Amino acid sequence: MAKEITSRKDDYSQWYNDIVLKAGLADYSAVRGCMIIKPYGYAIWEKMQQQLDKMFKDTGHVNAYFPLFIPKSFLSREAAHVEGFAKECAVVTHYRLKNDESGKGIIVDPDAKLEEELIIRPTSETIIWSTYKTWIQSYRDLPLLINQWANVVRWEMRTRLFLRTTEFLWQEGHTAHATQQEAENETIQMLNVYADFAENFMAMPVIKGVKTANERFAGAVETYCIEALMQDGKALQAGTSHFLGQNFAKAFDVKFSDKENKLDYVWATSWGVSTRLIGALVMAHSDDDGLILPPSLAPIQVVIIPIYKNEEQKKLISDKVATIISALKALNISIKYDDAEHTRPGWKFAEYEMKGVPVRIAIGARDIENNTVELVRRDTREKTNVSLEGIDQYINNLLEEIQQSIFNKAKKFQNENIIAVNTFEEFTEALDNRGGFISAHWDGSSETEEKIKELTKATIRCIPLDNKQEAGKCILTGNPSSQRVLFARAY
RNA sequence: CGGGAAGUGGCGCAGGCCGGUAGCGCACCUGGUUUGGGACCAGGGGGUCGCAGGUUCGAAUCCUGUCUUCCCGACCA
Repeated sequence: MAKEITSRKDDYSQWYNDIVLKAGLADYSAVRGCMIIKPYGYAIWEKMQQQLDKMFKDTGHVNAYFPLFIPKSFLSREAAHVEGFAKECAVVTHYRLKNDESGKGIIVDPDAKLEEELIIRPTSETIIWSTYKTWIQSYRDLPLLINQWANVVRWEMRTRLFLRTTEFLWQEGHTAHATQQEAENETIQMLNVYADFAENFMAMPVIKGVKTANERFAGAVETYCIEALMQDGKALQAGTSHFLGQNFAKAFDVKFSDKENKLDYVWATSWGVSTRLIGALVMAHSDDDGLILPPSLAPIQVVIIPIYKNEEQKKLISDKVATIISALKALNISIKYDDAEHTRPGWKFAEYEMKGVPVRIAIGARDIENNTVELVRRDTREKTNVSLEGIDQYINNLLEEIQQSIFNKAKKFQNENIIAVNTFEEFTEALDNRGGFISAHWDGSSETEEKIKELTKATIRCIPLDNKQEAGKCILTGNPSSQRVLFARAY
């Protein structure tokens, strides 16, 4: 009816947009490439934030906040960094408006030009490192382990809801360490935190790996990432953790005295995930009827829908529901009892399916008689009649089972879509016919990587961390290679 | 920035070629019957047709310009 969703198979982009819009996650905004995150979408982000923040704190990090504006000169301090971000920065040049003298509305006051333009942060390395310079003098000030929750702006040419918006919300961790080893450990630790979050909370399997030089973060020595596979066979970079070496310390002159009173530059890392994860969640699990949310991130885990013919029945049902709700709340399960009068049961069923609520309970006069409820799980649509006796524990177990089951399904999909090929023909055929991750030999040169990208639009997503060493020949050049890397077309 | 499509009540669209009182579905309001998979009947309210010019007695429709959005590419988390 009014809310048909385009089929996944017909037009994946349209299908994705439909779900994002119809599940009430976001809306287009009046500003180019920007997005309005609606309450339901934001509730998912809050669940993500809450969990990630806990994981960051458990690994010794604290939160702080740095300014949105970056003096233009800061950006030019680290050469590779400018190179990477210069072409997508929004710039503030004036600080005042005034009424146009000819009465044509409001204009930028030409007299209010800034001495030095301000960049709206595309990421905060520069402003943070200019601050760290004043905070760090001694090894006693290290390690400095700070995270910030913020918005950033990148003026991308093409945008997509959640996956690439002009402004987006994210967290960025910026740490400073006394030794290279410690900074490298931090980089890997945070990569593992992200992978843990993706797999155990988003129920989305990921591949941990390291980026090639081409795909590396601007200013990093090494970029680690988690890569996920979407249902259309394209890859999505879901999070990154960078070992920055001493690049930023040198650019911003951040030195410390060690125990022997020797001066050295500090070692740095940065790592981040963004609201893109919400897009990943949609593309990893949804079906043609809407979202499928893993219970750990679902703002509503259980929805209860009453079915009644009159006020008397409604009262009986509501009383019964009250006992279910208090039992579930005791187990920290989030519940919504939707007894709204203006929509009918069938409408509500469809609505909560679209919103991806993991478990739905329907309760009517029939159930009151039998002391049961009708229970439907969103992921498999399986419908069962469950006794009210011990229902709290039953649902608690079911939520865990759904979480696991969604992950298993995605994992199975990922496994089925990682294939090894040995020739360029097999490579292009696999790309065109099925997509997915393609494991292939590559000679290690940037030129070859570029050439393959040009020919096929596939990029090297990563060199998996647990990669086994194996002699082979590059699929393009035939040059010797010591290991396979993962290629894919990506978002 | 190149290629494609589209801007008409809150949402989705038709009308446009061939100019002549702005229409449909959903949503909304009122009353009633309904309620275990997106209810039904009756009545009702709401639109200067993206914007600006032009042609014409008359423009949603034709012409010119312009803005915006979506999709595909280059760029990217």
